[in-house]
Amino acid sequence: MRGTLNKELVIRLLKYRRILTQLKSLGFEKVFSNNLGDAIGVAPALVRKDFSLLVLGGNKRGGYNIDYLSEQLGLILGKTNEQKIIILGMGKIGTAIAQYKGFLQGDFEVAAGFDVRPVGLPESLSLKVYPIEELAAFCNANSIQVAILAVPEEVATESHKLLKDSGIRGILNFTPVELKTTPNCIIHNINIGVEIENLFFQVIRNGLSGA
Amino acid sequence: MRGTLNKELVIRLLKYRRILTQLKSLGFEKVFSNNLGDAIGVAPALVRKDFSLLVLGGNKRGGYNIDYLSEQLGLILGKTNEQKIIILGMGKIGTAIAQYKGFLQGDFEVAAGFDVRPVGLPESLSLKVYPIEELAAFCNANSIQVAILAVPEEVATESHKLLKDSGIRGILNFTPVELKTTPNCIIHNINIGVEIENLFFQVIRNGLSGA
DNA sequence: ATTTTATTGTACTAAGTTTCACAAAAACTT
DNA sequence: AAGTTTTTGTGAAACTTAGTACAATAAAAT
Repeated sequence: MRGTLNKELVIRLLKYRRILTQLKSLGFEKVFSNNLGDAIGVAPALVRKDFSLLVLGGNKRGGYNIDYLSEQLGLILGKTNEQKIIILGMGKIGTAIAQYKGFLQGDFEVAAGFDVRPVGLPESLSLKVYPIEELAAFCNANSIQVAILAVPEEVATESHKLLKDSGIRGILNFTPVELKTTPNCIIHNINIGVEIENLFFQVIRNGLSGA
Repeated sequence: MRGTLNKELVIRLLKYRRILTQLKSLGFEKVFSNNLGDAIGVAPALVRKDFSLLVLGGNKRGGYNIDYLSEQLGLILGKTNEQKIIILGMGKIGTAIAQYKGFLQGDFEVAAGFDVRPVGLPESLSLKVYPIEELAAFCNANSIQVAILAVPEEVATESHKLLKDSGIRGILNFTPVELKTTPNCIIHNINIGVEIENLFFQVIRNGLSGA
C-alpha cells in the first residue's frame, strides 16, 4: 500500500493532518471533503479519492470523523514528533530556520547546529552550535537521520558529502546547488532564487489585467 | 507558445539558464543534453524535448551552443535582473532572506522590508525597514509586483490581504498557512514544516538498507 | 413512513508528462 | 572516400494524475 503513495499524495496527506489538528483544537468533530479541499487547495473529489485509496471511510452524509482520520493518518505517515534534525551551516538562513516557530509546535526538534566556526549563537536560543569536525560523531551518537543544509553555495558539494558520510539519510537543501537523491540519501532542494524567478515569470505572463 | 509552458517546464528552463550562466563563466562554448540533464537531475531526452518544444536547435554532434541557448532562454523567460521585490515580515526568516547571497548575484533586488515595528535592521545591510502602514504607498510609488511573506502564522491571512490591497501580484509565502492563487495574485507556498515532515516520511519509508 | 437533501465512493474520462527507441545527420577516423 | 561514432530530434508508448459524473446511502425533514 505504501508503495503506492506518491510524492504529491504524501504532501496532501501531511497537509490534511495539519488541518485536522487545527480543526480538532477548535472542537470540531467531523469534516467534509470540500472543507479539506478548500483548506489545502484541491478539488473535493481528490480528497475523497485520497481517502478512498487509503481505505479511510466517511459517512454518506456525515462526512469524515476527525479523530479517526487523524489517527489513521498518524499510522500511515508516522509520528514525526520527537524526531530530531541537525542544521549544517548556521549563517542567516540556518539560524533563522533553527528558530522557526513552526518547529516549536512539536513537530520535530533541532538537536544541534554545525558550522566551521562555533560562533554567532543567539543567546536566547537553547541550541548548541558545534564545529563541523564533530558532525559525524554527533549524528552517530544521537541517531540523526535528517539534516538541513544551509551553507554557502561554494561549499555545498563538500557539505553534502560530509552529511552522507555522517550517516544522514535525508537532506533539505537550501543552497542553490541542485543535489541529487541517491539510494542512501534523499534530497529535497529548495532553491529560493529559482522560486522567485519563477514567480516573476508567472506574474509577468499573467499580465496586468487586474491592476 | 508561451501558453504551453507549464510550471515544471518553466522551473527546468530557469535551472538550465542558471547552469548555462555558470558554464559560460567557465569558458565553455557548448553543452550536451546529458550534461544539462545531469546538472538539473532529469533525463537527457527531456532536455532535448524541452528545447525542441521551444524550437531551440542543437547540432547533431556538437550539442547546443551555450550563448545561443542563454540568449533564447533570456527572451523566453524574461530578464529578472533589475526586478525589485519587498519583504513583509522582517523577523528571522525575513531578514535572512533579505541577506540571501543568491540575490546578490544580480537576479533581483530587495527594495525594502516592512514590519509592524521598524526595528531589528542589521546595520551592515543597506536595506530600509518601514512600518507596514507605508506598504501600499511604497509599492505603488516603486511599481513593486512581487513580495515575500515571512510574518508569523497568526497574521498570515491579514498580511496576505494587505499585500493584495497594495497591488502585489505575486507572493512567495513562507508562512505555514496555505494561501491560494487568485486571478490577480499568484501564490507560491513554501511550507518548511511540511517539507521536513515529508523528508522524514521518505527517509523512514526508504528504510535503513545502506546504514 | 415517505420524501428530500447532502455527501461519499468510484468507474470512467480526459489530460498531461516523461521515457523509449531509433532514424537522421554531423563530425571524426582511417 | 568510406566507415564509424556520437548526439540530436521526435513519434509513439507508457505512465501518472486529476476531474467528471453519478449511483449509493445515510441523515434530516415532513
